[in-house]
This record gives sequence, structure tokens and C-alpha cells, in this order.
Amino acid sequence: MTRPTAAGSHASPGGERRRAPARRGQGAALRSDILAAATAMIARSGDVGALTLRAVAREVGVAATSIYLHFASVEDLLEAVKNLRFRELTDALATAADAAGPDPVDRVTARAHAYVRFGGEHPGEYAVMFAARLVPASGAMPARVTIAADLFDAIIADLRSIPRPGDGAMSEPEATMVAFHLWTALHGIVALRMLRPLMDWPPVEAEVDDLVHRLIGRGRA
Amino acid sequence: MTRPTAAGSHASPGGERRRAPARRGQGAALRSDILAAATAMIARSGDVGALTLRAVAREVGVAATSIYLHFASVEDLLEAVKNLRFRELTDALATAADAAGPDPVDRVTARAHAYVRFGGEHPGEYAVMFAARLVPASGAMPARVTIAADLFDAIIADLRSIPRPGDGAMSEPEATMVAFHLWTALHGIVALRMLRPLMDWPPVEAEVDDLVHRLIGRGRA
DNA sequence: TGTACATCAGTGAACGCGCGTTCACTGATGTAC
DNA sequence: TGTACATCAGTGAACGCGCGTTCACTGATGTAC
Repeated sequence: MTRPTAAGSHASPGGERRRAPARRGQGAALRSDILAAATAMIARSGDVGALTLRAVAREVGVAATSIYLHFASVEDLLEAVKNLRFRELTDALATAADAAGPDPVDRVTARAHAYVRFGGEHPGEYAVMFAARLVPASGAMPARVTIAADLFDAIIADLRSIPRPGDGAMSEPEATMVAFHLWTALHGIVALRMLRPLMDWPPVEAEVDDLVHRLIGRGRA
Repeated sequence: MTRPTAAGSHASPGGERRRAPARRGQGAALRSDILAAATAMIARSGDVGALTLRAVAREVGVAATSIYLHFASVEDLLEAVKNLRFRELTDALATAADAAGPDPVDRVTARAHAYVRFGGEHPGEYAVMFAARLVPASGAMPARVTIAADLFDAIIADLRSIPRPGDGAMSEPEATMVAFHLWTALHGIVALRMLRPLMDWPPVEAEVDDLVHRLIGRGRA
């Protein structure tokens, strides 16, 4: 049986799929192919160390050196993947809050559920987004930090507009503290469920609901 | 200047320290030397991938093959290190609870502080303890799981003995849920402070105190 | 309309490195006779 | 008291592998004249 040749690629003697060169002016297409392949590999492994330049090149069906046409190094590529996924996460939270309507408790709860849903559905990507060397290579703040700051402010604003009869609204310091609690606790939920899949965790929706209610100072649901 | 030769070791032509062979019957000494070196390397890097058999052998001052005298593989060695550190963490929590006296809120709070203190003081080891392949290599439960289960039960017992005037003690399901909240939130605090050292986090003691009070249903401290 | 040339989108061989693991070997030190 | 031997605690060379990165090169395609 002769192998059919897919449009835009052909089988090499070794059997690997080889990507057809882009048309003139379409060189940037390789860049997104590389990003997509790197993301797929990360999604599978959840391991920063498993993302090697040569493995990405193999996955894309391109010479290892071709990666350098678009990324200066493996770290560069990894940083680009992280930023894309980070944007995706913040977008998911914003969308969830919008869909939840005007009630601040609903909005905060919706974001919390969206956060753990993202982590649960993209464990490998989530792990890599938050993976880091203990000693960071450069002291520069990545772009995603400011994106996260906006999100943080939006959550604090929602927390402060929660009506608490007889107790008054949250102060800014209190809301900030609760926002930190939310983030750390949700990260813990995602991370530990990922790292300890054999534990019998409570149902995740119930856990998040109960957590949010306790943190914002309401009684159990 | 002739190099002085340390007791129990001598300098090789290459300049590396070389460990003197153990005396007869003392072969197990190498095992603890290997564990100590592996722990030190992990403490420095916080990265499972950085722990290579050859690097450990270099650190100990021994031939790479000598590792095999005590560990079947790198994974074996890593597992041994993890179990040691895990025992250390659970011991620290038990000690903190004992020192806190009989009040259940004090005991839970003391354990929470001990947890984040352990993580803050041993970030590399903590990271490795909770590092895992996304797909675990073997389906077998490590020994540390049962240790953790005992600790979990102790915390649940403390939570259930917290007096709540007018509300009654926590039910077992409620206490279990709160124990999960505590663990995930504390893990989040340790992990995110480690992974995002440039963020301006709140003072950790205040964060933990506030978190514990919210989770157990008391007002702010 | 032709054609020389510049540019684009890559390729392929080679480098030196550190890795886990194997294999047969080596000294020193106890111990049985 | 000697001495042969077993055991202990390692060693050292070698293997094949995948890695990041370098370097000079190659076709195809557009474009100026």
C-alpha cells in the first residue's frame, strides 16, 4: 500500500511527516505552527523540561534549526506559550464574570469556577504556566503581570460591592486579602488535584462554592 | 602551595574531592551521603529534572556507578528523598500542634503556620515533594499517603471540637471540607509565593491567620 | 517580454556535552581452617 | 601463627542517545530594469 501524500506535506524516507514550506510572505505561519505544537506537547506532558527544541521541530515536521527563524531560544518559545495561555485564562475569567450578571457574589463565584475549570481542562498548560525556576533567569516582569493586575483589581471591586447588612462593605485591605485567599486557594485546588490524582477529593463545584462562601464571610450555602 | 588533604578524602588530579571508601560493614554510610547530597541539590534547584545520577555522584565524590549500590535508579533515589522530607513536614506539624496546647483553634492555626514556615524555609524541597509527572509512573500508593491520612484525621478531630456557641460543632463532612480548604489554601500560599516571588504578598503570618479564621467560620482576628 | 538578482523560507551536517546504564574489574579487610 | 579465600565497597571505561547551537548552503519566488 503506497502511502497517500497529505496536501501540503509529504512522507520522507524516515517516515516522518514533513511540513511543506510556506508560500512567500507567509513565513509567520511557521511561527504559529511551532506555538501550536509546543502547546500540544506541553498539554500532554505538563513538564517544562519535556519541551525540547528538537522535539518541537519533529512535531512540526521541520528542521531543528528552523525554530531559530522565529524564536531566539527554547526559553523564548516557552515564554510565548505561557503568555498565550495566560491570556486565555484571564479571558475565560472575564467572560465568566460577564455571563454571571451584576451580582458581585455571583461574579466572584463564577470566576472561581472558571479558574478551576480551566486548570482541570488544561492541566498540562496550567502546570507550565505556573512552573518557574526557583531563581528566575531575568529580573524583568513579564507582560502577563499587568494583565493579572487588572483582573485582580476587578475582583477586589466586586468584593467591595458585596452588601453585608449590619457589617458594612469590605475595606480595601480586607478585599485585597480575600482576593489573595481566593487566588492561593484556587491555585491549591487546581495544583493538588493535578499532583495527587489518586486522592478522593470532594466534588470540585461543591468545594469551590463552599470555599467562596467561607472566604467572603457568608454562611454555608 | 600543595593542597592539604582533608581527612577521609583526597584531591584527585582533576581537582574533585574524592570520598574515601567506607570501612567494612559501614557501606550504608554511602547511602546517607547520597541522600544528603541529593537533598542539598534539590534544595538549591527546586527542580526534579536537575537531579541527575551523575551530578549526585560528583557531589558525593564517588563514581557514578556507585549510586547503583544503594538505589536501583534515579527515581528510586528521588522517592527516598521525598519520603524523608515528607516525614519531616508531618513531624513539624505534629510538634507545632503539641506546642500549641489543647485549644483546637490554636492547634489548627499552629499547624497552618508550621506548614507555610516549612514551605518558606525549604522551598526547593517542598517543590520537589509535590512535583509529579502528570501521568504517574506506577499506580502504587507511596508510604507517605497513610502518614498524611493520619495527620488529616487529627486536623478533622480538632476542627470538630471547636466550640461554636449557637451553631453546634462542625459535622464530619463539614470538618472534612474545611480540612481540604486548609490544605489547598496553604499549598497555594506556599506554591505561589515560591513561583511568583516578585509579587508583593501580604505578610504571611497575617495572611494565614486571616485565612484560618475565615475558613473555620470565626470573624476576622 | 525577458532576465538578472534579491529575498524569503527554510535545510543538513557537524560540534561538543551530559546523560543513564552495562560490564568486568580492583583493592582492602575480615574470617575459617 | 600463618594463609587462602570470601566478601565488601567500590572503580573506570565504554555504549548509544538526545540535546542546543553553529555554519554554510539551497530552492523557490517575486521584482527591477
